[in-house]
Amino acid sequence: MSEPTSRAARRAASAQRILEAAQAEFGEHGLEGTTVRAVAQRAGVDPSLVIQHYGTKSDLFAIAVRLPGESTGDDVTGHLFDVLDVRLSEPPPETRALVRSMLTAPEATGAMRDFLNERVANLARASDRDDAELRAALTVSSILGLTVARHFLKLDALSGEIPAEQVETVLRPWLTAALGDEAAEDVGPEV
Amino acid sequence: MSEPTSRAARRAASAQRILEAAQAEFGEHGLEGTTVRAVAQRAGVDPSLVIQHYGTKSDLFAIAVRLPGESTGDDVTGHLFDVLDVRLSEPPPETRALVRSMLTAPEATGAMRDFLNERVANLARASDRDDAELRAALTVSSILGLTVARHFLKLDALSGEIPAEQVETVLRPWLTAALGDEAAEDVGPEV
DNA sequence: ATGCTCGCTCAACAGCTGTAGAGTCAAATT
DNA sequence: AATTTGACTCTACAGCTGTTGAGCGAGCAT
Repeated sequence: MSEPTSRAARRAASAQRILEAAQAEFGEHGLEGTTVRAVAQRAGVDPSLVIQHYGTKSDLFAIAVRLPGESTGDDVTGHLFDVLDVRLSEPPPETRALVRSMLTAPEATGAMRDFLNERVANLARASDRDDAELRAALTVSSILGLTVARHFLKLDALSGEIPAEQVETVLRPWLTAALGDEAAEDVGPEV
Repeated sequence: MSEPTSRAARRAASAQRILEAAQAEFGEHGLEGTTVRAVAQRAGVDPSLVIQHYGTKSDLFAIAVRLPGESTGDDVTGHLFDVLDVRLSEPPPETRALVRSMLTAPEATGAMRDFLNERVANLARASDRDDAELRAALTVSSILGLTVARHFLKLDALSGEIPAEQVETVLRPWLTAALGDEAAEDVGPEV
């Protein structure tokens, strides 16, 4: 069932398996901690094939985290940061890969900064307070911290056992408060 | 002025220079991104001397971030997380080194988790709400996110230009709110 | 059936890594 | 003054890294 015999199809399937393996490895060990050989092995493939497909390890990383990719609306862009529609579920592989490397890989740091800056700007635009930008930044950075603490550091108090609903009922009004109360209703589910 | 001629003194001075170089390098590039040779060069010393002094690269890291070190009261323990007395100044070298590696180096991840778990527990103890632990965790993770966003990602809205006081006046009441209002007065500057 | 195409593996490389051991030379001890 | 100590550097090595180029063998066109 899993053997498309067309040549092009098999090649595409290989590329896909490699990409998924890369996302998983990057998500677990970061850019520097991930080895081309490890990606290849996980994909059941020769290391050099990885290079032949994606050029360079850092090219592969850029693709794996969809680095310069414009926002489709619910890609990386849409997940971690549906700001007031905070998702507490496990982040998708690209997001994991990006967040995992954001403190050590310059390209990931830059991408994360750009992305968060944009989110802050969007969020600030919904309010007309003069400290709107600062408040938006606090909101966004809180969500970042929550994501890191829950899904990467796995703090006890935020771990899997805790139902997402409980977290949300506490979190949501608190985050809305961060924006200044009068902005609370202006911000719909689509931020 | 900077040449103590005693043998033991010179050795101690070397060790200190190496340690500081290590903290700086770890703080900039993380555990994996830092090379023993780079530390040595920064300290103006031969690479093997680094090993002779501190054993292994990962031993050096543990010492540089004061890994198992009991809390002196305002070490790593005291800085990043004076929870309601949030410091917005540049974190000290050990803290930078620890935070920088927390997503990629397992030992740093574990240390960070332990440390944050303890902080959450302490903070939760100050309240008697039944969701106290959850609220404490949200507070702590927010501060983590703020630190990362400001000092590591350098978000525009949180960058150096913004006076710390302004951030604090917005941040502090918001964080106290996270703990549930009635806990607000219970928590003094010493958490 | 034959020749070409091309997705893939094999083998190899140069560079960098952490780390060990021998050697060196000034300070301490006698 | 002669000897010992020990802080330091030099040299080296084995392992792993990303990446390349040659070769193989199965799918394709003829």
